[in-house]
Amino acid sequence: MDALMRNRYEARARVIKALAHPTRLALVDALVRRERCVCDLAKMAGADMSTVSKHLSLLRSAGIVTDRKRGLQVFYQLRCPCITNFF
Amino acid sequence: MDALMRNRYEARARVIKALAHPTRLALVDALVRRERCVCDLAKMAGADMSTVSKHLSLLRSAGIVTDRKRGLQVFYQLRCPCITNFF
DNA sequence: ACGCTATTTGGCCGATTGGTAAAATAGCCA
DNA sequence: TGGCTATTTTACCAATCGGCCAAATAGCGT
Repeated sequence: MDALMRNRYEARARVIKALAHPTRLALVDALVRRERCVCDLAKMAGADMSTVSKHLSLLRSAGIVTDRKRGLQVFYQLRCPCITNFF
Repeated sequence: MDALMRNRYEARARVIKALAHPTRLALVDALVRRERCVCDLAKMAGADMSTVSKHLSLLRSAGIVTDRKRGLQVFYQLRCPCITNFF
């Protein structure tokens, strides 16, 4: 396995790893139809808001979601809804 | 999110997590065409055989590969080659 | 039995992860 | 400005992960 292939596998693994958590899968599912704010997602996932916030920023740094602030709230959105074809 | 959904997300996450490593992605790729023994996979992946063996047993317990012993060697095989549609 | 090869297992260790609580940050409104 | 809400960040901790080495296990041939 050469360096090029290793880089490709590492890049893929980064994205897959970002999805490899039940809460994050639930978040992605919740975002399929429309964008949602953190506090709604936290209620939906039944988890602490700071925990959900961390999961979301992890999904963002993996390029899976984007966020946009409106007033007090931050809305997250799937960058590419085709992510669901993944399953 | 009810208990049923949580179980579904956890089950999915277990499989995804098993794939969330560059070496394991390389192993799955190497198994697409045909079964291979551990020592070939180790050479191919450029990793220690004991490390590769652990990765393979992790893939096995996630239900992604099966193994069958023939003589001194253990051959691993994709349980469902459709796993590649995943990417 | 012995020696050799292939594989798995166990121990160790440094790095990462996931969760919680508290503090910090930011925006709105009075 | 101060108070309230939404969100992120920080610190801390327990648990898991990944890699390496050595030891254990298993099968084959002599």
